[in-house]
Amino acid sequence: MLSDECGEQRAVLAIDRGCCDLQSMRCGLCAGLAGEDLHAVRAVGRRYALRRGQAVADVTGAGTYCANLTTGILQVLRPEVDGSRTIGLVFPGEIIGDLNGGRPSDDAIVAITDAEICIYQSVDLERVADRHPSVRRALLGSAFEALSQARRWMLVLSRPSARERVAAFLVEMAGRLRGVNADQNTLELGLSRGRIGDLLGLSLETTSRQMQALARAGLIAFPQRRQVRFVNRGGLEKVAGLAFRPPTGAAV
Amino acid sequence: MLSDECGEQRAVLAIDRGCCDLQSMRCGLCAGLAGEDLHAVRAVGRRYALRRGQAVADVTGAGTYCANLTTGILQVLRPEVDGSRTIGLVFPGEIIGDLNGGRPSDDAIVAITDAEICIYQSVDLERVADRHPSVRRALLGSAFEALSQARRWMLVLSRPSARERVAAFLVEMAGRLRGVNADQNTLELGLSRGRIGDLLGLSLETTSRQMQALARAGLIAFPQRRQVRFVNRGGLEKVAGLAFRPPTGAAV
DNA sequence: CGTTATATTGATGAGAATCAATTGTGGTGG
DNA sequence: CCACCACAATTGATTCTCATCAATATAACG
Repeated sequence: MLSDECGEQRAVLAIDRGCCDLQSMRCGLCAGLAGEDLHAVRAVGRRYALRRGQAVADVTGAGTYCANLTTGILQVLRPEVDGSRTIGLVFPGEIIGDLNGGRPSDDAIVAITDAEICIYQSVDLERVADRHPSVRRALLGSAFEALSQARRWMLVLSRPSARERVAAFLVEMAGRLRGVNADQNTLELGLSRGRIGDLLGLSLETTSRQMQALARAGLIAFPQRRQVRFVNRGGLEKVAGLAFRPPTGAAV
Repeated sequence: MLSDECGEQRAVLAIDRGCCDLQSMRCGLCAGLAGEDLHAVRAVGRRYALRRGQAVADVTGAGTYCANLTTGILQVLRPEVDGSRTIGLVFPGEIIGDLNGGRPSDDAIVAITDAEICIYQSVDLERVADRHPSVRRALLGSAFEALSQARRWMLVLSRPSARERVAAFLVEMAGRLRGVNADQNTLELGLSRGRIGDLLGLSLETTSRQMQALARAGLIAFPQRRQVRFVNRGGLEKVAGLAFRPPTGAAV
């Protein structure tokens, strides 16, 4: 039996034919496009709403797809011998799926908050990219961005101590959610302690203890159980051991 | 004072004007190109030989560049308060640098074995990509490939125990070096135990001990200190806790 | 052959995993 | 509305792993 975070399979909500419109928030792909190019991309995409716990596969159907997260957070779940493990997160603006039709993975991608994604059939997007050079340019930009974020995650994960890893995780989350939330200092985690532990290679108890310790040290607070309020962000970054860098990616 | 791996600054060897020729091994970028497109890319690239310990910055000069590793292995070094730490590796076919002229990082990229790279000025490559759509397509493919490798690396790093991390590291190295070495079962690490520990978030002693333990278990052997011979690859993968996947990238 | 850096090995203590119990939280149905 | 239930989170006690300090061994190199 799966936990609540994986098991909820609710009705699919298609809210829009076509990707981001001009008024609404733009996804990472559309953000860099305009005019004719934007129109072409919009034409082949569909915007879907995911409810917390719903898997992306539920809305993609068969065939290779490529999607772009507009709002919310997703988690990547890898099945393992003893249940599934959270191995990654997806933040707004990031691309999931594959353009090249690489071997499909058996990872599940599940919303940990309500979310909106723009979904494209890979072949459609390929075709548009062939006719509109700036579309491929935008895709390339997204890929480089995702790459630099993945590499920043690697820094978090290679921190030696649990304290540093947890602090770095929170700093990284805060950086990625910049502008997503109204309150810049409060963060909706959505993840259970156990899932955070999965991500960081820690046990759920250690994760909890370290978060409590950071709270006792006055660096963060928990308005609710899965909410974090940053009280002393500078101090947190110091504990994390990461020299602070602007969230948009540095070179390799 | 830097260690030998960072400090050696030897003479720059430019071996070729133009990137990969038709006979020699192709870099990841050129590999997917032909005819006119290939010619255009070659025209703006230069191939350089790096000696072990030499930094890429030594050959790029000022300005944003983008490079493609042909042979050898590079390491990405991040300066920290107490010396520099190895935070990533670069394998043949992978791209380093940035196309978009993102904020430059202060990471150093240093050869850990003798290596060959094709270097492009970002502006030159941009220009070629504008005129040759398949060049941008190739770039996009490389970026996606790099992305999927970075994500596999995250799996290695999030392994909970030192034993698993070391084993996963070796499996991953073996997968990435497929076809690079003549002997498929022997791997030239190039990295010291300390550098491996940096990568994995372990101390050098623990790294050494775990490798010795794997050797005692009959899974690997050390023909030389920095060489690994895979004796029982299946067993190693089992210890690593990673279901084996083909090295070319799965979807996100 | 001596020098230097890397690797291995040992002993010890700190920190994390694990096992176990308790407390909080949200949801459901009486 | 409240009692109850299932699950998440916290907290404690213990065991085990890993980091650290320290010493020795083994290369690599001039």
